[in-house]
Amino acid sequence: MSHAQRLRQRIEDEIVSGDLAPGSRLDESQLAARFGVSRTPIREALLQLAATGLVQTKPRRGAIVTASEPHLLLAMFETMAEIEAACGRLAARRLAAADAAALTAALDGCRAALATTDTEAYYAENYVFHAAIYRASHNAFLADQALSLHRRLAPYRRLQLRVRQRLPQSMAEHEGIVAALLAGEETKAADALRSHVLVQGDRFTDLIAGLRAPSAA
Amino acid sequence: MSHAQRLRQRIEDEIVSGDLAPGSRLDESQLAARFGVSRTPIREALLQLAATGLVQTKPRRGAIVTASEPHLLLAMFETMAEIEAACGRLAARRLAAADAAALTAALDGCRAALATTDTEAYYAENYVFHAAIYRASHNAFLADQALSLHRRLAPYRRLQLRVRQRLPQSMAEHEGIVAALLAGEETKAADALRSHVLVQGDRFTDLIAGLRAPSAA
DNA sequence: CTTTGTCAATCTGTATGCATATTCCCCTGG
DNA sequence: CCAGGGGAATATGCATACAGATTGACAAAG
Repeated sequence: MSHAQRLRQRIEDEIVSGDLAPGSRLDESQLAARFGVSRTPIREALLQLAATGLVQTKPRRGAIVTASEPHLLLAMFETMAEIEAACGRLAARRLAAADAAALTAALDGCRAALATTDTEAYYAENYVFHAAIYRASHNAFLADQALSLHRRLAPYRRLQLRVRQRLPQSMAEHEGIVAALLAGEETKAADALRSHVLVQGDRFTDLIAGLRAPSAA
Repeated sequence: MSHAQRLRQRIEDEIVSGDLAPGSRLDESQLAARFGVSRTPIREALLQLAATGLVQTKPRRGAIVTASEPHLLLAMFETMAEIEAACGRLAARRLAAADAAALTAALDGCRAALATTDTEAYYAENYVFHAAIYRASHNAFLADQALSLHRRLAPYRRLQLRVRQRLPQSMAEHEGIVAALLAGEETKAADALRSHVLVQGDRFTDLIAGLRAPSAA
């Protein structure tokens, strides 16, 4: 793999993990010095990230980590909900034995993480769970789109850690989703997934709005 | 706007319009000479196109216009169907007067184009019609995703020109979709849009498969 | 004291140069 | 006549150089 691709992954990871917060300036020379390469591969990495929406570039004014407005964030979560619902619909129709096994395993992982009350661990397992659903759709393109959007929303997921009592509810919803998938109930699975993601979106946008308003005042 | 951005649009247009066929090699030096710039902005344009999936790059082996396998093409159309269904669901719920006007106007445009039996004109109006639905979802992000995927599938839409008797059927489906949207029937609108796009996907993949098999033999 | 204009420093965008990997062709051997 | 290997040509990927734009500060005027 080329330097540019490696750098793209590393920078993307730093954004997704929250090391680079939304709104951060991404100075090309600075990044080049930090990674020990010239500006060229850095530029190429940033351009690719810009194409996926993770960073924004203004002409002659460099790149920043995309800081989405609350209303756009809500739109992104709504889109995520619809895409996940679509994955659920297709997964319920096409579920293979291997998919069922992966889903129940992921569910067990969530349950175990919930028991430890380790929030970070739960979100790691949550990622595995949702990725399993994407894969179970047996539509590689849709699964890619879902994963990509999931990653793009990741910087804001960290904020959810502050919401109380969301985890047990999330777990219960997961159980319902898996039950519908295993039963092959397309509509039920789709609806359950849609509302599962939508409620997250609502909480997030509430949080964001609440965080922004005071700082603006 | 920078050279790279202009070039990205121009190259994208040439791909979408079919001037650059799927599978075509995109030689950096050649493109640089053709557009009268150095290789750098060409590279940046190609990288951005690669990030959106319109072109594919292999390390040290340059870029080609993405030539999707039939099964991936089917997956893309299936995804398009689900995304359009989601747009329809939201549009039916949120339809404003301006949206309704835009939809009926687009419908009239399709009808007029159909009457002239000008296939290209119909597809232009078809684009306007679908874009109106995307916008009516009142979700800017989802609408962007839909438009982006629509463009990505455009190179293959041209092939549909060969399918007979698709236009009148498409028109009838459009009428049904608008009726459901105006009536605010979410599920009906979503289902109508999903099958409207899915049948296109089926036809396309049939075509592709039919075109590929003889050439491979 | 505030505001505006100018200048300097800095950073982006593009061009060019160079090293290396790949590919294609030709030559040699069987 | 065909297959395999080696070398040259070519194209990519990265580094460096340069021009133009933006930003920030500082000074001067109101």
